[in-house]
Amino acid sequence: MNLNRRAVLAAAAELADRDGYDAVTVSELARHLGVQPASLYSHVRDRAAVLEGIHELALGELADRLGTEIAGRSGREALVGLVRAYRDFARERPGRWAALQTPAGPSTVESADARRLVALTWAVFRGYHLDEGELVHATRLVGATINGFLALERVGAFDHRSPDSDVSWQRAIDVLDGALASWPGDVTEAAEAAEAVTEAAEAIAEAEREPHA
Amino acid sequence: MNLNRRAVLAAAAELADRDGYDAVTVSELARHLGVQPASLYSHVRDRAAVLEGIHELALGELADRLGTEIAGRSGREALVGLVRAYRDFARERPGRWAALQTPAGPSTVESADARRLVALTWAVFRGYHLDEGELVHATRLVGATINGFLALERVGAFDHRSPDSDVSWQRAIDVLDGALASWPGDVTEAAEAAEAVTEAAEAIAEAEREPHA
DNA sequence: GGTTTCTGCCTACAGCATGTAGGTTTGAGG
DNA sequence: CCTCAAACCTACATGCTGTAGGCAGAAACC
Repeated sequence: MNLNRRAVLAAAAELADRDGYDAVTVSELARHLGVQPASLYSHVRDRAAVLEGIHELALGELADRLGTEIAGRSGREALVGLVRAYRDFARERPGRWAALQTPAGPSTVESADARRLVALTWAVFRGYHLDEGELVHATRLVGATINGFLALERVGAFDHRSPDSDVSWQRAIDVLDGALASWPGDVTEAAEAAEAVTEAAEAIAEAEREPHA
Repeated sequence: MNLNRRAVLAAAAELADRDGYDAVTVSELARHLGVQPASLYSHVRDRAAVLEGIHELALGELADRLGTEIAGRSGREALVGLVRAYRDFARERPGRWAALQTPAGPSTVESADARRLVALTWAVFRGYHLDEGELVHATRLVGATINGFLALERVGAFDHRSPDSDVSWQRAIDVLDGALASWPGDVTEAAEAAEAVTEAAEAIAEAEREPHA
């Protein structure tokens, strides 16, 4: 059989996606791999280590997807890509996604994949030219909304009322994009408002010039 | 001892808040109540029923809090109240909150408490005079953001970067309030935009009248 | 008042999961 | 050929879930 840590964690992730996160037990995993439960303890410390391994694996895969989705994009396009990366991942890999919802251990937090994911996320928001100090709030808001939406979809909170949640996602993206473009307490907000007023003034001046037909 | 279903579920909820949701086992519960594990099975069908019972209990308590927080309030005030109700509940009763994050059984979905919670939530959003068809998207967005924020706080996603999450909450409320006040695709949006332009035009006309000093 | 029934908790046990201790096979290297 | 280490094994201690059936006290009925 010649297992190793990587193979065990890959099997665990598959199991999580197929049968649910809670179905990831040492026994079930051993059955899947065709070995005795006790044999797995030479490759992983304990069950918690298996779950943390799935978390780390998922983090890297999510970062990969995010990277390809936002490559060459900025502003709203990038935001749409970011949302899609998360949503698709959560739907296609429910077990891995569930693993990401659990608190991460210190080693996971400091992993290269975690850093990569954070860097990619921040790249999306830099495209909106927010104040540096406001960036963190913006990322938290968007992250919270995405996570919350997926969580509520998962528990079926949206199943009992039409229309289906795709439309709501669209609205959510519109709102977030709008909020990022004119962020409260941001210097660019005042500038853009001023610009809007200028444009309006020009339009009005134009209209004044040609008397109403 | 003379236990009953209600007392068992109350003890289970306390246990969940104190020792964590996963610590709610039949054995631990029995220890707490000073009886043998098997004795509890005359009051609750199985462990899953205990967890679902916590869910129902929490739903009612959350509805109570929400009711008092939004009583006599509307618009932004009501939104702030709603957010506070959820956030305080999640912090003070982490085990009950965790129970609410699990899929609800059919009986819970149709319970009076569930209906009450939905009705109270909708009351908050009616204060923003959205299109009837857009109300559902607005509630979903706000619900998602609150849930997501609390989830990310719980797993410690905000712990590794300053400033602390209170400021981010404030920003999130600002954004949501703003979004609700000028909802995309809403009839009132066009009206308000038009009004803004009119005001701007007046201000500019005023400025033109007095030559630059 | 005595007997029956019901209630509420009990003991005993089967089944399955985690994790430890220590044994057996197999192949590489001196 | 002998040693050693890797990888998997069996056996077992412990703990949890859920079922079966027993027992004692209170309530209800005759």
